[in-house]
Amino acid sequence: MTKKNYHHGDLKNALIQAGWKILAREGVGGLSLRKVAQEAGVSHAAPYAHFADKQALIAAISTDGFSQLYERLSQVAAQHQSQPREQLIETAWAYLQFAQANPDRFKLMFSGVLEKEKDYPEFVEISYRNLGLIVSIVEACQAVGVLRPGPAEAIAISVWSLVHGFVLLLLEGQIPHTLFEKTSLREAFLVSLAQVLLPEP
Amino acid sequence: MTKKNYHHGDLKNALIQAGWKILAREGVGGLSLRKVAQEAGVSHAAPYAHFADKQALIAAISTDGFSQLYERLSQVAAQHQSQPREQLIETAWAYLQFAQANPDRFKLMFSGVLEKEKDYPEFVEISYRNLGLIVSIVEACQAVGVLRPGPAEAIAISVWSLVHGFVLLLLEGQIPHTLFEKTSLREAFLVSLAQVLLPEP
DNA sequence: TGTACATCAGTGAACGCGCGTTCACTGATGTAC
DNA sequence: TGTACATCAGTGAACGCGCGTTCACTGATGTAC
Repeated sequence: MTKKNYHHGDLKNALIQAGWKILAREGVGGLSLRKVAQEAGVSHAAPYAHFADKQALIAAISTDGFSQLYERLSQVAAQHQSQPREQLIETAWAYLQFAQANPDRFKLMFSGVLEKEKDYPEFVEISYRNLGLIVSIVEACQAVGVLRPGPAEAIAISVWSLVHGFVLLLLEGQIPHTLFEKTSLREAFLVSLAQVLLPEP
Repeated sequence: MTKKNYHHGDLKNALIQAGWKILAREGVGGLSLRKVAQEAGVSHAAPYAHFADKQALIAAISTDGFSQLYERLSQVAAQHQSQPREQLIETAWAYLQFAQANPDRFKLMFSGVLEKEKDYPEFVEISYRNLGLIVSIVEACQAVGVLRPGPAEAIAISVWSLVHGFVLLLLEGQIPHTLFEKTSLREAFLVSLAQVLLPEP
């Protein structure tokens, strides 16, 4: 990446990266076009060469977030391919860690900041790819009796809901600290997740 | 409620009510002090007689939201006191309906718009009261074998996570519509919730 | 009952700020000859 | 290889707007006598 004076070269991606930095530093509320441009070292009108408006920038940042999530989850899933129980548990744990690593990235992706999601087909596509990954893990778990039989997609929604809800409540400080006094976060998370799993034989 | 020219009488509550209207009409992003004041029919500086700043107003609105939620949930729970399974199911369903009735009320309560929650003890208190209600329902369910035995608070978090996550994914449009083509929303929700319940004898 | 006065709640003008977006421009790059 | 020119990406000034907050004020209310 050589710095050129006038033509940036890859401003589109640089703006997305700048977006993550702002998000980590100032949160969802601090994410403005002007700050993103400044963070990328460019005038505040420059983004308009690459994005129609602020919503389009946010769509690109969100979409990139879902790609990162998919990459991470599928990587962890691949590491536990022969043991569906561990695969489910570790993927869920990776989901939690992804959210904790940059809470506002997670909030941006899931908190409706992007208003007309349907206008951004890449966003919709990657978001479905994530669900597909969860469904396939659920199917593997069903095959070995770790999850109950039944429609995989519906059960995937159930498992995802539990994990997603736990992460969100955690991020918002709604889970009382007393719960973590006796046990670690991981143990508390596993107890929650275990409610949906069938007992080991 | 007689309208007085100058002294409003109960502006504090009127502002909270105005907040709900703005939230329903324009969403979390549209919630500004000035709009709330205008909606209440009062100059934009008037709220400062009752709230230190914007955050304090938001804290009051959020707290009121948790009160409404508690009132609704405890009412539904009371209607099913002798049947823990129905009590859990119907309370969870009421939670979903509460969110759907005014999605941005729900988002305001749970999406971290309120920044320093710990500064507002009433907020913290009512939010714990809600958790307490869930814990007591979980205990009733455990007593009759509808939920697995174990630490009630941890299992309450698990159940709440599932319900909360489902509601949020639903609100954000992350649950594919195909799921609701075959079944109603209620059925899909019950299938999800059932993953955590023990089968009927 | 009537008047004087302190208290309180709401007014309206003003402040400075950061925002998204537009526009005429300009510097850099790549291509045709 | 060197020059002319079209294209493209980024600049910087300007726009109007709504925001949170402050401040000197004023109208209404309640109390003391």
